[in-house]
Amino acid sequence: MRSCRALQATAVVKSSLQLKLKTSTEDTCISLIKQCHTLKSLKALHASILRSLHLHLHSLTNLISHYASLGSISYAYTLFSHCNSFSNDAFLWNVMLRGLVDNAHYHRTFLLYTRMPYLHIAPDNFTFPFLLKACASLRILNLGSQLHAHAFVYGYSSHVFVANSLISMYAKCGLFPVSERVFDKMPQRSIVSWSAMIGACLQCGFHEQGLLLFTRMLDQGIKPNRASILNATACVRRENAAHHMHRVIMDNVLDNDHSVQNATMLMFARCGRIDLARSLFDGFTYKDLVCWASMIDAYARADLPLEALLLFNQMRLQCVLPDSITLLAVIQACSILASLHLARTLHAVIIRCFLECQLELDTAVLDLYMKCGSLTYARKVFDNMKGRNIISWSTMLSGYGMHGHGKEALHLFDQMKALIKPDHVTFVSILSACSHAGLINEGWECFDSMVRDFGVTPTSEHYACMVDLLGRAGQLNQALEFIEKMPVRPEAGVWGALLGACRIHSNVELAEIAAKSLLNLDAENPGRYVLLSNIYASLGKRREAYRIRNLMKSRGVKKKVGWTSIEIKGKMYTFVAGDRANPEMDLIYSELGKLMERIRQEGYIPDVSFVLHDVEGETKEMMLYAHSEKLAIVFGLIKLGHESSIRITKNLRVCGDCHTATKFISKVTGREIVVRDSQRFHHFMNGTCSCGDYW
DNA sequence: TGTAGGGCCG
Repeated sequence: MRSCRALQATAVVKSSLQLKLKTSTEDTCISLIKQCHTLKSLKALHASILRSLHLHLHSLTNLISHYASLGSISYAYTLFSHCNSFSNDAFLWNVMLRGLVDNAHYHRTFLLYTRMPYLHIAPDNFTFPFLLKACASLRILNLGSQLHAHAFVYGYSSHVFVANSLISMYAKCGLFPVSERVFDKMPQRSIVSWSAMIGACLQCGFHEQGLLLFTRMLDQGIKPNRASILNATACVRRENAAHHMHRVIMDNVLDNDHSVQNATMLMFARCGRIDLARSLFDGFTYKDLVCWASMIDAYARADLPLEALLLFNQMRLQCVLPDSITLLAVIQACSILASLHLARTLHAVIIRCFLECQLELDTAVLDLYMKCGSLTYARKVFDNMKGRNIISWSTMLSGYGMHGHGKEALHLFDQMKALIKPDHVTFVSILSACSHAGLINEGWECFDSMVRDFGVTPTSEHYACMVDLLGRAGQLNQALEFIEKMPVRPEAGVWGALLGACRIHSNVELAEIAAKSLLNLDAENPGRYVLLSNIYASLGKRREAYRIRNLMKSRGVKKKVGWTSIEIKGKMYTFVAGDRANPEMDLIYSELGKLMERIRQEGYIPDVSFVLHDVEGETKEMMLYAHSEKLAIVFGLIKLGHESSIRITKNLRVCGDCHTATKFISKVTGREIVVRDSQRFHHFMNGTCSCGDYW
């Protein structure tokens, strides 16, 4: 209840306001409107204004604008409806259009615009930017082009405000060349034009071009503003460029700006300098939610889930409440760890929060459960979702695919097709589901139906899935022929699929053909070198294997450190090869030795070709035994009850020898062992794996 | 009355 003193204070304010308004000019009235930071205070002022003086149109327009900016679009619209007949000035309409756009009422924005000609109100250079922004938000290219034509008819298409908005609109709708053309033809450019064009490069993935444009802008003596710096910073992908950009930011004294600080931090993280990102983060005197969320997300993207979760806890300890976007980053981190316990806790937090972006969160949680190995929970989330978009359907499909449940994926795909038109991602999901489950004919049928039934043109990624499918069937030459006949240029994934097939079928000739393209197209990817070198090694071509390892070294490509994690009673344990960090390591190694002996008796033969180090046979075997996968499995066997299945997660593709050994372990221990690797899930049971030895 | 920091699927 409000106290008596508070009521008195409000009365004093009100009476002074009345006095001010009585003697006020329109300018002071507008300035008073601008001082209102809450809807309540604005309404109070509005009431006072109504009592005190006749409102001029200019003040009214400001009032409408302010109501809209405080989120009260209904108040704004009511006011607008009462006064739009007094004037045929576009100003009032522009303000209302802006209010609608800013509050995401895009369709109402277009409706309002269509009423303008009937009232003989001509749009002006301010009208089009708002409408184009609405088109950009909805990605409606047709409408955007129509508005472009309208702007041309009214003589505003080259106006700097309008052209700037056209650049952004076309880029958001994916038509980069048109953005470029608008920019090139502008008779005059402002800093906003440059910023919008750099933003367009960013939007369409032309990062280098965006940076070149930024440099060109600086060379022309144009002082960068905040937006151009933000866009250019987001274009940076290399460490050198990052340091250079950091200097530009400091030279322009923008390093105290929150958005710029945040963008700088993300830039270093993207360039592989998560350490620099963290030290910037630690140095920020004020950390807002965006800043916390960005750093958490950066850790997750850098494959450092524990750091991400630790930071999330610190954030909560400082009483910063997470929003949906922060939680999405935390979900990503959790899905790397594949901790089902953590997933359930996080899910509970999300359910309690009643956050925005429910659809996105539900989809992320669904993805999380499936990556934690629980298709059951994932399906439950999917079934309980209030609405489903194409992403949620595709996620569920890929979930079935990852677990090798091809038939279920196809069944779901049938249901989906009746409700929603599949897109290119859906087809990647369903094709890879067919491939993972070995459903060759069904895969071909899906591939054929893409263009025929849905008008989706296959991209290189779809061809990669088909190469994988052919490879699984052992049709390697057909796969090569298929690649050669592709109407689009085969990207790394296509050759990668062929190389993977060559590993399974020990075909060194085709492997070399695949590798030739691959080591150029995907030269930065350590996995490609490792795979080729392993193929050579498995065929006894040690010299060739070393050559590839050396090539990798000379190109400065670093092999990713492999780790395997296992969750025991809600706690995550992570192992790396030859690990000695766990305090129970002596026990683990002794149990490992016994287990290896048991499976050898069952017929397991260590495949030492996976060890390249120049060491003697017995030591080699020891090195194989100490692989992180095996250490984690043994730890699970020691710690978990006899009934429970062993679930482990490897950050890279599972090693061939470990795959064989795990089959034997599942046989001798009678345990179900579930391995999640970077590609898919392997369910081991009674000596066989759900992947059918193809991955 | 124009641009603008973090986010779901393969």
